[in-house]
Amino acid sequence: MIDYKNELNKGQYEAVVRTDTPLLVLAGAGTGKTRVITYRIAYLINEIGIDPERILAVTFTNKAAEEMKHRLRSLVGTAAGSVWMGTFHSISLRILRRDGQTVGLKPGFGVIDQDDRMSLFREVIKTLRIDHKKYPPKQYMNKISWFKNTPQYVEGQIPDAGAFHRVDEVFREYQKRLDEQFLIDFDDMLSLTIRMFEASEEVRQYYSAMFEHILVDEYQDTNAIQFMFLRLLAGRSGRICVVGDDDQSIYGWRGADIRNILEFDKHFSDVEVVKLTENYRSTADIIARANTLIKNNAMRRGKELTAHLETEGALEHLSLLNETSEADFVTKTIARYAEEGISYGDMAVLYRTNAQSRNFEVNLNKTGIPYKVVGGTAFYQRREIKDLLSYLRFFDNSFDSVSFSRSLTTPSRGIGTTTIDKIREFASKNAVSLTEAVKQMFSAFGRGQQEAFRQYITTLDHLASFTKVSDMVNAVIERTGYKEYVLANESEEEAKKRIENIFELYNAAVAFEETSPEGTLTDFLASTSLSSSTDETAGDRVSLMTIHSAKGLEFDTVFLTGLENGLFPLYGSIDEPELMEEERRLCYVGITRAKRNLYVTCAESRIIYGNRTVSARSYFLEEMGFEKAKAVLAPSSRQFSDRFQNYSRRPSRTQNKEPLAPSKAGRKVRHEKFGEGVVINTTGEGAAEKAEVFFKNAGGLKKIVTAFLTFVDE
DNA sequence: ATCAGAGGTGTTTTT
DNA sequence: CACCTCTGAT
Repeated sequence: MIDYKNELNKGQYEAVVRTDTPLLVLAGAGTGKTRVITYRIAYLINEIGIDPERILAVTFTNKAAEEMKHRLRSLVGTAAGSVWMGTFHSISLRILRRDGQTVGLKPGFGVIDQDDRMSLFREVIKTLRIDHKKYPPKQYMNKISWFKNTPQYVEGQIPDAGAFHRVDEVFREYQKRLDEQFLIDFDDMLSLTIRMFEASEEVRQYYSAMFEHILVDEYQDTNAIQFMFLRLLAGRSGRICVVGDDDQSIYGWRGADIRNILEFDKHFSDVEVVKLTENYRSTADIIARANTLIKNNAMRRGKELTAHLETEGALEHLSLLNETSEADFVTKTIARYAEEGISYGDMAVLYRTNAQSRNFEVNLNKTGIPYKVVGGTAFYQRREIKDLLSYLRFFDNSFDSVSFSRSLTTPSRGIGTTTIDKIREFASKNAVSLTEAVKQMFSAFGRGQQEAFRQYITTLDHLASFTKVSDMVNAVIERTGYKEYVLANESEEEAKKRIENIFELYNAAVAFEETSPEGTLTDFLASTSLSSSTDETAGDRVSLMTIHSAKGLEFDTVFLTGLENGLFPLYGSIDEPELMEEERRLCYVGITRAKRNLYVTCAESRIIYGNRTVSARSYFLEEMGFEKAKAVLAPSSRQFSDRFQNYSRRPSRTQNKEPLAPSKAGRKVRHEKFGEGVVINTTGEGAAEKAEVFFKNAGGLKKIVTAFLTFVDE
């Protein structure tokens, strides 16, 4: 039995039991948002008697869904498993799998992942003979992705020809190719679902009636069509409860519309609003900084956090000489806390851009502190994984030409792009599957290629004899000789890593079978396209991540780094009030991740795109009430200052050519392995500088990074 | 068909 | 700087 009154504070209780009208819960950071959602679901099931299958709970990430399920299980037991819980995308996908035929989807349609989608755009740009230098494929991808998230697109419009160079043609061609291959992309999941709801009142009614209660987490980061989705299901006065914090809206760049939360009461009728402002996570002084910072924003509903924990631990701001000393400081402090008994998993280093992770990695590596970079290349994006999955993808969908060509060419078997293009063309012209095309063209291939195709097709046919996904994965690993291929082509170290990942893929398939016993290969593949790197769990390691990735997380000790104008706030935001507010919210999110210790650092200079760049302290430091900090490792930058540029706007390329290093040609050098030699010439500069050296006793001419050479005095 | 090297380019954040 | 694509040589 759950004692709702005692286990929740007044506001939380109110948010849990108001189940009869649209409800907006404005939940500040650390005010027990997840608690409210899980208790509310428990309340709906246990006290109101709602069937768990009739509850829809939307989360921001897959990981958040998992965690919520986990917590819900401890409240309501196995019923937790029946609740519809997931991201907008995963829920839409589930709906489309069931009813997608109504909008013309083929039952076994596949999902194209980010990378393959990019390659598809590249191909399209090429066939349309658009100059990819002037008009990069990536821009088309972004624009079209953006467009697919607008209500206009959902209503059936296509991009306006005038909007961007030939964007309408690119859109048509891209969409045509997706359709031909029976694939949908990320954005289609939502837009097709909404189209389906709008096209078929019967289908809409079905789901609308099915979901008696809808809960949405992180509502401040929903976009226009996610709102449409909710409105179609909930109606104007439906049973919907959204939880969010306008001060933590940080995805405006992705189309999230902060008005969704600011104007919630306009969109729904008889809205109740509950504000949660009691913070149970952070100490009082951390909360104080967060409050003074966010006050500088104009676009907000307005609320102030009240701290429940007394001040203890550290709250410091440090100004470091450069990125290396910043990393040094962070590493040493982590080591100190570790000695004091704080576990690594309780510490996090946060930064604005992924590129900043490198310095921390280097330093932590040196010290042997275990860490985990959250948000690097996702597991399913790794080359070896994509290579192996491409066999399964093509096996699963014999129209998927991207996977066809990938699987056919790795490991290489004497069939290249020319041949593949011919097959594709044939398949497209005659509207047959690629396998069918190969069969019909078979006699036209040379003997070697025929043999290669025979082997390839046997491998695929072999897959048909399995029912379990893990067996298929295993068969691909064994039959393609992929491990041998890796061993032959990569360094020992690299090969080891890749092979480990390959085993991990098998494990993932086994895990998939456990969690979804009914799951098909199609489902498994779709789950791989949906999963992101932030979904992977950390273990007892220090977390390195962007502030965006840190959303929703908390740590005992947090390092908020790189507080410099141009970096955070990022250049380009500084002159745009709205963007500046989003940067400030991002900073607010960063601060409020910390429970006990918070270190806010900046560096006086750092290397950006290869140039050492001086930057001014972030505006946010003053806004947080950090006076100019004593410089740690006093700067001695004056002597270099003429080489520095100010980093408040994007560095330009032309101004910053460093003078070429004086020629080292002709000088005698020594290399640890190759012994003495003479420099012939050098290329590159700085750390990338290479020298062509003639070693008389070790095989003659070699190219060596100069860092590995020492001059020999004559 | 494959590879190494050169050259050009982009960089915020991600479901 | 690091990545990617194109190129030309093998």
